[in-house]
Amino acid sequence: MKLAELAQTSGVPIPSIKYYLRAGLLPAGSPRSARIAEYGPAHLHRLRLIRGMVEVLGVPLESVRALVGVLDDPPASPLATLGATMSELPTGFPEPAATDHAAQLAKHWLGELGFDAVPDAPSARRFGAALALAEDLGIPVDGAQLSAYARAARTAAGADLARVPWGDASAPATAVAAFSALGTVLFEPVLLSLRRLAQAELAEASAQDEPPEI
Amino acid sequence: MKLAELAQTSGVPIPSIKYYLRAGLLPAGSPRSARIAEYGPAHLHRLRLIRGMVEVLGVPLESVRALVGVLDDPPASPLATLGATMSELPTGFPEPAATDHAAQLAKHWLGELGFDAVPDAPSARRFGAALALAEDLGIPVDGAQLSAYARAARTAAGADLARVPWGDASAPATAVAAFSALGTVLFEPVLLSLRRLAQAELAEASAQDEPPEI
DNA sequence: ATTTTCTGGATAGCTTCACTATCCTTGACT
DNA sequence: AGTCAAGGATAGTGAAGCTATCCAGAAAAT
Repeated sequence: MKLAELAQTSGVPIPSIKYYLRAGLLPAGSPRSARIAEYGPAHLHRLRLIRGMVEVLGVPLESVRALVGVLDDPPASPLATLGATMSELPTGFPEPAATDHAAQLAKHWLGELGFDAVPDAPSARRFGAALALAEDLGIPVDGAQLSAYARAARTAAGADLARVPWGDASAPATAVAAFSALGTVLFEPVLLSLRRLAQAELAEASAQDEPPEI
Repeated sequence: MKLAELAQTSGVPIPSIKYYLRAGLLPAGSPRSARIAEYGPAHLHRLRLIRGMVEVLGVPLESVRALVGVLDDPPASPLATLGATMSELPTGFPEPAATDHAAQLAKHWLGELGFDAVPDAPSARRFGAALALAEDLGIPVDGAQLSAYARAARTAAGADLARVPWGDASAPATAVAAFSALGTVLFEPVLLSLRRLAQAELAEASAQDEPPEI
């Protein structure tokens, strides 16, 4: 497949593809001859990944680069991968500035919720930053709510890990790593939109239970 | 409080405050005299809100404007608020382009998961878009995983609604609406970071159970 | 064999977002 | 009276993410 065909079939304009090439998001094609490179299905897949991450998840290209770095060259052990690469994974949220108060909040509540072995992951920082902001804006942290969140998070995480084919000999460790990294980021909007839908559902239900006086 | 003092105490530079004023994110101060405006604690709070939404949640100012619109002039019924304003609420994710396939996926799975009364909310569109992307990238939808997500989402949503002081006569309906709108967006990163932490936790646990052959 | 097409590389331009800086007039405190 | 500062208008900045143009030269078409 030549560049023009890649652009054709992927629907991504040529200049954009060149841009991704320059930015190191898309590997160069294998040179079929001195001046023409050959692109394969892997390039198509990668293009779909880039566009999808940007358009659906809103992650900056910088973060996509980190993700494809993990996909191209994943740690050998799938077990290590989840933990080790979690920090490289894009979130769509900006990297929060670490304040003392946020760190302290995170430490306290993570302990309370039973997340012991988690030292200083970016996720913990984001957790602290969000709690600090909520507090700042007059929505103080509530233990009952947080433990419900922890339960929900563990439910979701359990389902995530259940899908990973850990011991599958047919799947190389790198593929497993890619699978889990991708699943982690791709299902974030799924969980969030379901939460909003569930809120609407419950609000409606409680409206039925207790009709507002007219 | 004069502009300079507002800038001083909030830590936001004067030009930025002027920018927010121009953009309609911050209401004008009450004119203390012809050329000097008086800013109050509400302005400080609003500034904290703006900066927090941008810095912690990464929402574009455009979306913050939608949110403050809801806060400034919320629907009277707190019940109606959640449902009606959910569509105005920022997400940090871009508005997904609605494809047929995504819509169909959303319809099918929402039905499967028992979300019946939900027609065409933005959340449903995002849900569909995310599923379509995952499928496209080789992570097909898995019913068991999705129903775990639905359970998790309902758990979190239940905790959200439990905190809302529905019938509290001391809290005006507008304050209740503001509270729920803010809670909805502020706790999104909390849930997400807990999921990642729970993944790491579970991965570690399964590593202990079944040590990799060395 | 010659013409046309297209490639990869380089460079420059564009658009949006979120500020940031400058200028100016006019009113306020001292 | 004189300096200071508010507020409005306008323009400039910088990053992100493209998009457009130009070019030398190899490949394909005729």
